[in-house]
Amino acid sequence: MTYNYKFPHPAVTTDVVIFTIDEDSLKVLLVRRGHGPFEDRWALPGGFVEIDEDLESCALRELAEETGVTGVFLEQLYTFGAPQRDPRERVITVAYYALVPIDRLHPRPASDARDVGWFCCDSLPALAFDHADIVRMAQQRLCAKLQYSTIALQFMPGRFTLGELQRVYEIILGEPLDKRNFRKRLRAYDCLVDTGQQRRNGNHRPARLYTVKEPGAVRIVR
Amino acid sequence: MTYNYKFPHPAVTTDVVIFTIDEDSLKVLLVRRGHGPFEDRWALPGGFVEIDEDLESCALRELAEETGVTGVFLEQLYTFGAPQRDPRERVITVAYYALVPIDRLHPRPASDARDVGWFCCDSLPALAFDHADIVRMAQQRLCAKLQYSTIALQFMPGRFTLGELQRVYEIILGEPLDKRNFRKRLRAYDCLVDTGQQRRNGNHRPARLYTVKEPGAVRIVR
DNA sequence: GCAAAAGTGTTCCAGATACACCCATGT
DNA sequence: ACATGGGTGTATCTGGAACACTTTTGC
Repeated sequence: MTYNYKFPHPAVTTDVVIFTIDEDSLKVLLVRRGHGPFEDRWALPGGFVEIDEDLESCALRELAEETGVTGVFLEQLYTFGAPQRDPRERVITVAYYALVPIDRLHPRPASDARDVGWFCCDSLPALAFDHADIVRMAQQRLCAKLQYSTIALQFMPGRFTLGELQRVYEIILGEPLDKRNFRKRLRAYDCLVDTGQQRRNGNHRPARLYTVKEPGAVRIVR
Repeated sequence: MTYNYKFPHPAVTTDVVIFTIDEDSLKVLLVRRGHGPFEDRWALPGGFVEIDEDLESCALRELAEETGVTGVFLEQLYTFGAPQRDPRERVITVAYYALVPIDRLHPRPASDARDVGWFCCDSLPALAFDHADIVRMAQQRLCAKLQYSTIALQFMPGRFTLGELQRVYEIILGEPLDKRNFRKRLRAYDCLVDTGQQRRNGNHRPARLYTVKEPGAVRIVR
């Protein structure tokens, strides 16, 4: 069975840059290619868009397949379509990026038989296709959005301390922030709720635990 | 002759939202569909991506075909791929938007036999497919970029007055701006050159003529 | 001389930055 | 008692917003 067209059609895929914060680093999920071009190279999770499938649904499917998570932040990044980016046939990829909360990344990557792993953004292995470009653009976008939106909250677990949140900002921006200014700014955003609970976590004063007021929402600020 | 694939492939097009400023309005170029679905409806210029053609090249080709202009600002906007957006077959469109300088829009639209026209963004006719969504997003993007980049200069002819430039900002933003603050802001951007020339244009003092320092460049500011 | 757009600076306010000390806990 | 991160407020700076009058021209 084949599908026939009067004019040549490109293949269309979605690839997803799945970010999380782990071990004090911004990491992306990569899968090792088991065959085809770039065999054994690391690549972004992705796959062909089904003929009746929405682009975002396709990206969500990739995300769920690789991480098991649903309901997380996912946004279209850019469409990459250089004619020779895939040596087999013309493949246009609609790239997305997703943010997986710190406490929701455990299940899959290890359990799966395939070679899957989280890599620090600043020390990636050689990637297949133009995936290095895609990751670079996604990281730029994330960095930019951090400055004028509440996107960073998408990384946070159910309850967290302000210190932890500040660390997330610092990891993504790659520079230290002033504690008092940081807290003042987040107070102004009015996006957190003090749970009243505390967490004792070492040889020091316990920290207040906060939750996100509207967990799904990414608000534009500034 | 047909092209055969083991799996169904979507068709891929680019559509271009071509903006210009004319008659004190922000306008977009539309073409009337001569056949197929949405016959006689107005639609964005666009067409299928050739199998060896870069996405941006395809958009540039559409742009040149409809307006005759080359070398103008063109940027990818978003990719629209809802499964039923085209009733014939699955069509994914990579939307671009382009900015055509005021003094370069004359040649084609009238000379062409086809039904082509410039329409005010705020009084568009019913559009084919999901093109109304595309135009809306393009207009939002333009409006946003106006605030933090020098994108507006892409609309300007070779030489222009600060009053004319301010009008462009006001038309796109849909609100009046303060003259002194506007000039101070542009001075700070340091993107204009005073030609030393003037233009007499009515019963009032002549205006200085400026040119853009780096005509191709769109700088991020603020 | 009058209408019409060009041109020009200062004051004020808000939001961002810089900065240092005490607090609660575990060892 | 000391080491560790948690928690708090003020002074300053900077960029944006508000605002009015003089200039040059054509009629």
